[in-house]
Amino acid sequence: MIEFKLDKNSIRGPVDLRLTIQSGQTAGPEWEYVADHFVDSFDRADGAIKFEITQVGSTQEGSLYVKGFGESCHEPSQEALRQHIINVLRLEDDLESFYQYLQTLPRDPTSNLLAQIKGLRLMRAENLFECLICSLASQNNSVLLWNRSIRLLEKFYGRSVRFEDGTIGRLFPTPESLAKLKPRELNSKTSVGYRAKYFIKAARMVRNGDLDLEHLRKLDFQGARESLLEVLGVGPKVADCFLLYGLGKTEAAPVDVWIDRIARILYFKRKRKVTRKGIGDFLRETYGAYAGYVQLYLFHYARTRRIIRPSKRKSRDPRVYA
DNA sequence: AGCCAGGCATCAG
DNA sequence: CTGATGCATGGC
Repeated sequence: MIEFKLDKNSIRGPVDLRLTIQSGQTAGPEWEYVADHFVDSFDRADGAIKFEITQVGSTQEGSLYVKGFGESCHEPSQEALRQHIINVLRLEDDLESFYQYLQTLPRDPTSNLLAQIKGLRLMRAENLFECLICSLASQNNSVLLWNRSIRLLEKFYGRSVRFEDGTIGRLFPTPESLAKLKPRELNSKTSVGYRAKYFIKAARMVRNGDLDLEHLRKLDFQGARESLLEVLGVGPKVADCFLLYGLGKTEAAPVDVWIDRIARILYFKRKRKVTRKGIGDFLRETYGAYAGYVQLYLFHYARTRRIIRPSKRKSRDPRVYA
């Protein structure tokens, strides 16, 4: 077992670990919360690592306390774990300059609302295949349900790992292991519904080399996006999720039902002739490399407000109850 | 009971 | 090109 602390020297700006982990980002499933800390694990060429992470201190002056456990009785590399945490929580993103940027916007309807949310950070996947599957799983689904499905996916098809502390964990399945499945059995285990065939097809493309996720890093935003849109089940929103949470392209702004609703209210008041594509383009053109952060903050803002609720409701038959 | 969820493929016009 | 519809599942 190893332990260390990440302090001001490695965290640029505020951090709210709980807010970040529980914000429903599709980089991966939500980290498990046990006792007073979050738990996650990841795989490496030299073995899997499990870590427990706790926030110490306030959002403004927070640091992160980390414990790491290697596979069986091997101690993990502290440097590898440190880099993993910095990478997935994007601790090098300077959030203060994001908040300052918001204040410089001339009469932007969102800047004051969003700057009140502190310490919420974008996350970034290290396992691109996992991020793609999670993004596919999230479409027309709730955060609760797609997270549950991904945990079941790990339980039935992921490699089982025994860690130093004696606990057993499950890693995210490989493309090979999902490529073998048939939609029926995958759905019977994980309740992913009609998305089962999307998972399997994507897994086969990755296994066969028809879809090289690492290669997409080398392409520009539009190039990578166009390649992604050729995958069955990947539309504009799923592609943008992968570009943002997988490839870390922060100009991506996935437009889901929440962003659609909140953007109509805040930016396009009374203009009914706005499409989701229009909203995504607007966010990217307006906020540039900050579009991803604005989107994440808008998503959180909309979701945590009872006032922001579905507007278009199918008309129901009037009914008389005896 | 029905609407909804970090949408998309498909098809009609 | 735009708009409508079916889709699996389960929470609320």
